[in-house]
This record gives sequence, structure tokens and C-alpha cells, in this order.
Amino acid sequence: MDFEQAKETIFHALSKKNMILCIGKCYVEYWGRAASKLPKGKRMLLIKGDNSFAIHQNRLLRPVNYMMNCQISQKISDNALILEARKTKPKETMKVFFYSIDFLETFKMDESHDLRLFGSEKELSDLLAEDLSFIEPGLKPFKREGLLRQGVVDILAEDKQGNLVVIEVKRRLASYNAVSQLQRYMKQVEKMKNRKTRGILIAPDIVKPAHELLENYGLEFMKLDFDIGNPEAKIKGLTKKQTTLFD
Amino acid sequence: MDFEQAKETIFHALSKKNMILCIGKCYVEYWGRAASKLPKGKRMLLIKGDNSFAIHQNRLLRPVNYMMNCQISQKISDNALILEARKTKPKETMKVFFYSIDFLETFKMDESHDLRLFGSEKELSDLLAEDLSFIEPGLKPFKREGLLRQGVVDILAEDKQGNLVVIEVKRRLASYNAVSQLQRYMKQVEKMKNRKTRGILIAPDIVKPAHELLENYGLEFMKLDFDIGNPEAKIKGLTKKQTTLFD
DNA sequence: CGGGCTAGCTGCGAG
DNA sequence: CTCGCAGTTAGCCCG
Repeated sequence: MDFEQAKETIFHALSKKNMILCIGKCYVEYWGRAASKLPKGKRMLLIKGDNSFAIHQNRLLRPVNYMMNCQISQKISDNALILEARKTKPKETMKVFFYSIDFLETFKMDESHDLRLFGSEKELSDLLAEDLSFIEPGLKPFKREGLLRQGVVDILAEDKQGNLVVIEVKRRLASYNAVSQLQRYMKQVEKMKNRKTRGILIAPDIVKPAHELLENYGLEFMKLDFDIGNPEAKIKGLTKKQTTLFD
Repeated sequence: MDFEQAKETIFHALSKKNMILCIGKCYVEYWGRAASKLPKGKRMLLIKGDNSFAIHQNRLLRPVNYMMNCQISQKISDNALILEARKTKPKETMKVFFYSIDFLETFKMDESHDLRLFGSEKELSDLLAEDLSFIEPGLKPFKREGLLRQGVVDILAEDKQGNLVVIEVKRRLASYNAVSQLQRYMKQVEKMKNRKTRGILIAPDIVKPAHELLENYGLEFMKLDFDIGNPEAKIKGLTKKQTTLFD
């Protein structure tokens, strides 16, 4: 395909925010947060209406090179159509050298992007917060007046003995990270309120070494089974895991 | 476009591991690790030779629905071409209902996927490990015989005083996670070797509250400046950050 | 195969 | 803006 014509087609599509598909033999350079070179090969360039710019190979979900929210410019050299994507903050540049174009098409798309997702961590956390007695009898919500930023701690509560309880919910198998996070939150709350504070990690399961770490920290784990996409019976069971500390 | 013909085209491309692009009005359902419904709209389906399956809208880099390593099957109902992607472990299903097809094309692609990336954390870590005196005079490598899995601790060393030194390298702004990680590694090594152990976090910078946490843990921070994609002068500087504890 | 972690993470949301 | 984090994280690597 003729480079001049391709350039014109792309220019027009960019102004209309149409989706652009271009397949051809290209070489890609990137410099910014890291640097990379992608040797010549047949690949697909996908430009979307929000100025996302991605080079896809015929494998993997993720593009091999990409840039979001970039300014796109074109130029024609002796033997290539060069597309350049630029960005500031952080400063990044990506150049795609098309040596031949096998395919180029642009598409007017509509803008509906209203995916409805079920089973997010937030959803689970909110469900649990609705009835804390499900976690432990006598547990009641605790107002965090400027205690911690909203959204940092999943659930903050107070138990029957008047202890503060920091609750971290994970929607999948918990690992070291989850334990470290909870430990950090728990210590923070304990320090700020100067009160005895417990920490409970709630997840479908926990990896063994992470569970040991959790016990060393004096934290607690609760196993949570939940049904996804079934609003009537989302939380299947919530059982306190046997621990050597609290047996 | 005719559904029967489309089905045939897709079937053939799948067997050849050709890239498949299909644009049309569709509705998408997903159930697996989570669940989602994507209302009818014009979108692009991208199937790659490694059986990655993705629905793209005209915004964002990431697909709105996707599945990797899936088995793909097709069927035609009264008014739709239905593509189903399935997977076990974990069990997942995704159905795409195409009500109309604006565009369908398949492409034979080559398989070169040899991106050369510079500036990864591993690269920086290896560079630093080559000359530990750059971090601190008298620092020498320490053999981790079965101490910790390879790759868990970036660098393990011994200082002039005979202390063990656990070093964690981050290629970008360090945050809580980096501090928690280092703390965990440091404690682990300290316990296993029963020796005084230091922990040093090396990164271009560190967020303020994370730095406070680091100091509370008795860990150290070093600022690392590096050039990306410049093999001759990659590490520009390494300076110990002033701390209130060690001033 | 699971566990742990980096990623040019991306994308979102709160302060 | 920045910080912090979830994600159907993805993808890699090491036991």
C-alpha cells in the first residue's frame, strides 16, 4: 500500500477518533520509563479513539509495545511510514517504522463502555460490612474520623471487648502481600488510637507460609467462600481457620 | 455478513493459528474468577495464534473482556453467531454474541517476538551486584546456600563489620510494598542465620510515609539515579539519603 | 504445577 | 497533581 495514502487515511481517522488497524512489516523503538527495540516483523498497530496506541504480535493478550494518552504524528521517510507516539510526564517516545503495509482500515465505533462486573473485592467487602455479625458476634462498625483515608482499610470495627478490629478482604488466595498490608494497617490504627487492635484477614484461602507470618504477627485469618455472580447467595461460608495461637 | 461464512472463515483461521479480527455488534458474558456482562455494542474481537481471545472497545489499552489459552467453539443461533471461549483451571467461560458483523478478516502472521528491553529491575540489580563497593566500601557478596530461593532477595552481601546485608532494588519510586518486602526478607535472613542483618532499599526515590516506615523498621534507603538505554553510563549515582535516625 | 514477584504494569479513586 | 491499590491483573521464573 502507498505510504502517502496510508498517512492520509490515518490522519483522517485520528481526527475523527475512529479505531485504526494497520498490519505490516515494522520495526519499533521505545524510550521512556524503560527502553526497547522490537526487530522487524509483521505486526498489528491498534490505535483507539482515546489515543491509546498499541503494537500487537500474534501472541499474548498484552501488546508488545504501547502508549496511552499520546500525541501521534506521522512522517514518510525514504522507505518507511514512521508513526511517532509522544507523551510528557513521564517523557516517553515510541516510533513505529512501517516498511510495508499489508492492511489498513479505520472504523467508526460507538462509545458504550459500560461493563457490569460482579465479584470485585469492593463488592465483597461491602457485603460483609452490611452484617458484621457474620464475621463475629457483637462486632459493630467503627467510624474512622480522619483515622485512615477512606478506602485504605476495607472494614474498621469494634468487638465485644472494645478492641478495634481492622479487616482486610481478599477475593482470592491470600499471600505475603495481604498479610503485610493488614499488619501495616493494624499497627497504624493501633498507634493512632492507642488502643488494643486486632487484624483479621478474610479470603477464600491463604498460602501456608503467609499464614505462618500472619500468626507471628498475631493476626487472624478467616476463610471465606463466595459465589460469584449470584447476588442472592454470594457469601457461601465464613469459617474461622484453626490456628495454633488461638486454639 | 453471513454467519455461516463467518463461522467457516474463523474455523479455518483457528486451525492455521492466524490472527482473527472481527468487528460487529455484540453482547458479551463472562463467568469465572469474576462475572461480567457487557451490553450490546460495536466492538472488536481479536483472536491470536496462541488462543488468546480479547474483546476491545475504542478506548483503553486493555481489552474489556478476554481469556488466555482457551478453547474456542462456535455456533449459530437464530439471530447471532456465538463464540465461546472456555478454560479449565480456573474454570472460566466467555460467550460473545455477534448480532451483526461489519468486518471479518484473518491474517497469517510470523512468530518473531524477540523484544529487547532495557532498564528492567533485574538489569539494574545485576549491574549493582557487579561492584558492591559502589553501594558501600568493603561490601562483599554473600553466598546464599539454600538460604532463600534464588531471585527472592535481589542482592545478599556482608559488610565490613560482618553484618549480613539484604539489598532490594526498585527501578522506580518505592512505596510501602517495597519497604514491607525488604523488612520481610531482612527478618527472614536474620532469623535463619541468627546474625545481625541490615536491609537496604535502593530506588530512584521513595515516598515520604514509606520512608518513615522504613526508618521505623531500622532499614536504610539509598537513592539511585540511572540512565536508561545507555549501556556506557547506566548508573549515574548512588547516595545515602539523610535520615533522622542515622544523622 | 503452585508460589512469589515484576510490570514501560493499567486503570481507578481518594485526598 | 500524588499516593495507594485492585486487577478476571498478565507473564515470567524458579522450586
